[in-house]
Amino acid sequence: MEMGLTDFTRRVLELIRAIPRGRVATYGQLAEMAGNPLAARQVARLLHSSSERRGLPWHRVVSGRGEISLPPGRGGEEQRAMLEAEGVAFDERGRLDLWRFRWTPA
DNA sequence: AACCTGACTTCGG
DNA sequence: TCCGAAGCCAGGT
Repeated sequence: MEMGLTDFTRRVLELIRAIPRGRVATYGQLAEMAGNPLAARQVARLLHSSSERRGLPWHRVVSGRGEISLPPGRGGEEQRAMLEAEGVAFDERGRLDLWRFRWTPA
């Protein structure tokens, strides 16, 4: 665990690692659970910059509208494939049902 | 310290 | 429902 990071960031990393298979969380949701509802962009930045280095289950984070934010060609299809492999279903417009798949601890 | 980044979100039209 | 603009945040340079 790195030191220069804020508590907020460390909590976000912890949360991402806690998302179970077959469930997803949104950027905003993670930001809120970590204590700063307005820091969704920072969650995105974290994933972009260090999801591989930290071995995070990055594919389980989606947008607040249940869509994959990662552009196709830069991991989008892969993300969808990984989620489908865990049982997450997408509709014809490429969206998943947050009511059904959102991770809601406690 | 200023400025850029980035896989967001919300609000108006 | 589909844009565009405006907010917001923290890490990296």
